[in-house]
Amino acid sequence: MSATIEDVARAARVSVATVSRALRGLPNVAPSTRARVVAVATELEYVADPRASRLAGGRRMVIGLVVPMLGQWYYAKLFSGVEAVATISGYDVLPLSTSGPGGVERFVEQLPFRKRVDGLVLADAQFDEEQFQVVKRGGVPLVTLGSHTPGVWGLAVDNVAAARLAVGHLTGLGHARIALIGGIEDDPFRFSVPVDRFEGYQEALAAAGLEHDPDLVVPGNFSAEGGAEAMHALLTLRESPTAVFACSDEMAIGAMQVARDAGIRIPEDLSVIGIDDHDLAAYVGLTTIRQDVIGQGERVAQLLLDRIAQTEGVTADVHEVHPTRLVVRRTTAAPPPGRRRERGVAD
Amino acid sequence: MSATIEDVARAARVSVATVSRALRGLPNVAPSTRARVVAVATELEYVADPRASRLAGGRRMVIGLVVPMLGQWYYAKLFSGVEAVATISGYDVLPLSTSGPGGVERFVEQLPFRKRVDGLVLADAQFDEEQFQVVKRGGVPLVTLGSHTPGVWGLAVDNVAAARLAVGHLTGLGHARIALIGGIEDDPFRFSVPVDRFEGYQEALAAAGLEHDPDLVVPGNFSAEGGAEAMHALLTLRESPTAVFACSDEMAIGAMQVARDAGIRIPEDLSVIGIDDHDLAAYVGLTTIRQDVIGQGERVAQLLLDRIAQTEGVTADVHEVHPTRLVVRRTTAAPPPGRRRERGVAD
DNA sequence: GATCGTTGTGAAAACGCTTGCAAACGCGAG
DNA sequence: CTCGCGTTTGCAAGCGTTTTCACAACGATC
Repeated sequence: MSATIEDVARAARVSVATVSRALRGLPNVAPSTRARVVAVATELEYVADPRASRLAGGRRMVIGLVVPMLGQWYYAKLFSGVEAVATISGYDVLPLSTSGPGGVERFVEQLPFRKRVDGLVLADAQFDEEQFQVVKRGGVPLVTLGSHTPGVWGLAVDNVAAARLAVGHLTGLGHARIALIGGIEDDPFRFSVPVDRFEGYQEALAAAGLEHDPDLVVPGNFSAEGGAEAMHALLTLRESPTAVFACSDEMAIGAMQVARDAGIRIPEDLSVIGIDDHDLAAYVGLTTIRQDVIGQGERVAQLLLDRIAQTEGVTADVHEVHPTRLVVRRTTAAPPPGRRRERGVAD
Repeated sequence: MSATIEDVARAARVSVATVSRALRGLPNVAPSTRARVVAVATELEYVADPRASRLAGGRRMVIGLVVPMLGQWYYAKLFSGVEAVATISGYDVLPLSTSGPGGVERFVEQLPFRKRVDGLVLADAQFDEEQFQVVKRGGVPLVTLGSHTPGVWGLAVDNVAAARLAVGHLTGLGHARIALIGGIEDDPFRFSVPVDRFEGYQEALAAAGLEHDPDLVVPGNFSAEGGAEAMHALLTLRESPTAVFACSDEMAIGAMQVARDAGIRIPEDLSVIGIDDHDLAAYVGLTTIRQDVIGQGERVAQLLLDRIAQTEGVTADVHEVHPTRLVVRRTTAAPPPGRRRERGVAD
């Protein structure tokens, strides 16, 4: 088949050890020797077999990216960010989905990353406390994205603040009946993102002196379809909302479609705001809270690589909070005249 | 660290060879022995180290997926389809992007998949004839997606037919000035998809007895942003189009936004049709030509695995054509009264 | 009762690289 | 001319599996 290190050694009249050192830029190789080896290697189109070099070298040069589901916008972007940084350092990225057959339970039972990765990025904590401990005992460095666990490095946006920003924008416009389209109905506490955003929603409501009406909070499953269903539910309410805060742009877009089909004008009759700044958000005019997903992927990958490089120096935890920012477009406006908020309680 | 095969062998009082055979379900292992080995392995939480087993076994158990750019909707979906099938068979998927630093040239020069993969999925042929030959000489089985090369297995949708379907839908509605938003302006013949769709566009025009106006054909770069720019260009035309066929939904959505901003009503003043059936297409009411991207990913992966399994049996080429289908939603309608096509030439 | 297949098992040789260790080499100092 | 020291190089021992081959044990066959 293709050339092995021995072929190169023979052709360059040196030992395989020297070839290995020369090609990897290690010190203590005479410049002339190195030049000759490199020339021969190029000639023979030699590249080291990663299976062998990783075995011998003791590292795996793979990091795992644990996500609920590949192929969704957010995770696809994340992957590409992680991949970009990992590749530069010679690492491969192994996507590990927890939504496949067996789901999270199977993942925790099998720990499919064992003997395969040097570290793990855990995106959007999908594990409960106990499961997390099991994963942690898997023995590889962990970095979390979107949640914070003491003793584990991590990175997240401040979802409470992001939601506050979104809902604050709406209350600032004068809205009083603001719906929330959130996560999965009976999620057993795992996925902190919708929880945090719900909290920010409540805080912003309170800050504006508004009551929180449980009827206005509906699950949307973080998909356009779920957003559409959620909007349907909201439209059956006796007193429908004048504004909707969706916890993702995809849900927002799903919701908008249902509203428009029902003859509701956006933003005249109904304001809609999302979170993410999806690639298409600008092109549907969606007001949203922007977060830099690719940037998060790059950063979290770098964090993990740093963490891996630390051979047990007891250092302080790293936990970064990345910024979000309001991007006003064309789906939010003041509520219709008849339904403005009577200012008073809050002021 | 964690248990090796030798630990298991010792604990089960057999040789490592027997452990290997027992755990992989090979024949010629006494049932009692196998049971004991399995029990011990479970107890010790042993799993084989893929680096070692792949080295010794002679396979790599990795397939490469060569795409222009990870993170775009189409390729993200494709990846998830490929990954799903590959995983089942124990293969990892190595994404190889040709849009990174150096682009296609660097890819062809370095052949970064050497010694790393057992086979390659080439999505949307990004190579010219010469480059393709270089890649082919890389020595691994190839399967193409979206293009067809004699002697190479492949899979594609009939892009000519898909475009004909789209444009035929528009001519059927009575449109005569139909614009095409296509690929990259000066793409050196590599990416056949826009070429084929352009051909289908022309065919459908001809079939309706319509002239082809070169001014109506603009590049859109397969992004929403490109679609927006394209629409801008179209709006400067003396006689603007009554319909737009965009070669991807993302471009269609970008174009629609620009049109609406210009006060053009869709579909009353302008019809828009895309291709893909993007996750969000339904929710922006976009009429489109649907293709099953995940399904294509699954199928092309299977094709590659089959191809890899064939140890040189000279078999016929496999080249599948996957179907597309028109999905009419709310962005296409008859052209405005004043601008209907004078029927005559075609009938 | 000797012969021949079967099965089940272990020893050891790959697989292609990295790395610790020691030997060889060169060169200026004494 | 010899010694000492730093640099360059090769040898060989891994890394953790798979796989080939030989061999023992055991019935079944003539």
